[in-house]
Amino acid sequence: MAQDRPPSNRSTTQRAAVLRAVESVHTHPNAEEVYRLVRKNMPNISLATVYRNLHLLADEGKLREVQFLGDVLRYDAMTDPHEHFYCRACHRVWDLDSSLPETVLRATERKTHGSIERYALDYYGLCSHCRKSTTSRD
Amino acid sequence: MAQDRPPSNRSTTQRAAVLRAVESVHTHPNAEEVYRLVRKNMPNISLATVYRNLHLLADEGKLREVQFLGDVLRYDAMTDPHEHFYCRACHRVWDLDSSLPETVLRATERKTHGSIERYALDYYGLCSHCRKSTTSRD
DNA sequence: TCCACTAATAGTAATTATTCCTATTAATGG
DNA sequence: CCATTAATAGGAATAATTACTATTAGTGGA
Ligand SMILES: [Mn+2]
Ligand SMILES: [Mn+2]
Ligand SMILES: [Zn+2]
Ligand SMILES: [Zn+2]
Repeated sequence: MAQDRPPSNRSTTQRAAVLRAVESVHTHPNAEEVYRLVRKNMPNISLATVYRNLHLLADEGKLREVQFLGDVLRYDAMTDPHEHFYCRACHRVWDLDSSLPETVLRATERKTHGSIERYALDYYGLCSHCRKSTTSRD
Repeated sequence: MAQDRPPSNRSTTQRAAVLRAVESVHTHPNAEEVYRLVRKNMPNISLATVYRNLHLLADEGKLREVQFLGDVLRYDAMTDPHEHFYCRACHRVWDLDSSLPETVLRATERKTHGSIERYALDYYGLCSHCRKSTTSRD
């Protein structure tokens, strides 16, 4: 039974532009924001193409998907393991160095009913800017 | 300037039923699943009421919102800090004891641009059941 | 116990985010 | 340069959530 090999991904200008857009910012943009960025240079790329390529690039490991409570999927060009702080007021994201000790990861691997392929450690709160300008609530 | 106090939440049978539904399962149900559960005893509760009360109960700290990559909001009656393993194939969730050392949390608190109110540590992979029954890919 | 007030609900419409569909375009290997 | 077919543009469809509004039902006082 001949394995039908997966079609090799063609390299399109759209795909390259989507990747470059995410790499060009440190804001962890969502699909809509990537769409806006790419359209500056490629005014009639379609939104569906942006979505398709974001997923594809994430599958290939060139981008990382991140998502915070109640927010939509966002994309991160920093694929090395690291953690995030998410401000619940302005929805901005800060990168944090990896702080989860290897020992913790190993211990969880033992306890868990499955194999751990990845993890997300997300911190939530108010950023210093929003702490000044608001009276605590959202 | 007189503070107009927030209206005190009335206790409705719907709200109690929503809370009980989430407490009755360990599956971390989403709104639709809670809706199905509640309708067994309260056949014409509306979906909007379920959504509204889930949010409200989360605000009150009686429920905790959780969300995994690419999935919708789910609810957890276990409000004490703990962590999760999420199977990317069957989308089931396992509770894990808290494994993030206090020292790590403190260190992050110093590094971070804001104050940490909560965090989520989510592990992703294939559960043992799905590892047996599938040929690796989703 | 009754009532007035108004928060909460049921039912439905609207919105948002994402995926699906399909005719057309363009990357690629020969 | 072609033939093949993956990928795209544009728009329709779907899924999840929120908004709207007439009606219902908690609640605190009389
Ligand atoms: Mn990041
Ligand atoms: Mn849990
Ligand atoms: Zn902020
Ligand atoms: Zn599984």
